[in-house]
Amino acid sequence: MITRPANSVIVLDFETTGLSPNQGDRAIEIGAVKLQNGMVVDTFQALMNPGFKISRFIEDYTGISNELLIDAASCETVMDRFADFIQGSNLVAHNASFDKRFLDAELTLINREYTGEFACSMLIARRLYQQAPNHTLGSLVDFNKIENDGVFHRALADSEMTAKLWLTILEDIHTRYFLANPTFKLLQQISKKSKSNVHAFLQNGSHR
DNA sequence: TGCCAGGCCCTCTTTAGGGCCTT
Repeated sequence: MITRPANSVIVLDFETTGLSPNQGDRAIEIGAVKLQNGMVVDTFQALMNPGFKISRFIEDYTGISNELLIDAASCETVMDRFADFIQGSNLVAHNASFDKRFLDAELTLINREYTGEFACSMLIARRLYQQAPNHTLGSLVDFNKIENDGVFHRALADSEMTAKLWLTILEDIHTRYFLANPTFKLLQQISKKSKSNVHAFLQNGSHR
């Protein structure tokens, strides 16, 4: 267990009907964990009914069936609750540009906003774990020998895995570069460095 | 019937192309 203080963030993951809200895709499940001082202090999980039948591909990919969604609350109802949950927190997701698009689209539909900033565990992992076979969430969990129950492509399970990956990233930064409490801003900066100079950036110390 | 996105990032680059990620 990691006991060293870590950034307080909410790690989130959407399951959706497809890849693009601009093409009419909607969220069907949101999962999130709130991390404080390296510990999970709260979770959020809810299925949501997008108002139309989801494809067989998405049923197979996520294990979420149309039958399961019939009795689920609407996207509007769930996302209103989720907007309350994330207020005041910075946000993390694996391939955050994807989840941010859906978060922005769903919240726009209900005239809600959020104040936090996003960081992307995938962009950071591409720089820190350059020797990993690839940078999918599942591969990074395997690569870092992160404990898991084998459930993937469900929102809460994926957000929990991403949260463990996030804590592993914080731990590795501490171990490699003696940075005990890397700030959220520093993690955002890492994701914008080139692969070749991220090591020098973290060794430099000017960001301490 | 067949196809559909978007951002990041590398390189055989920058007047571009294509792979990686997410569902």
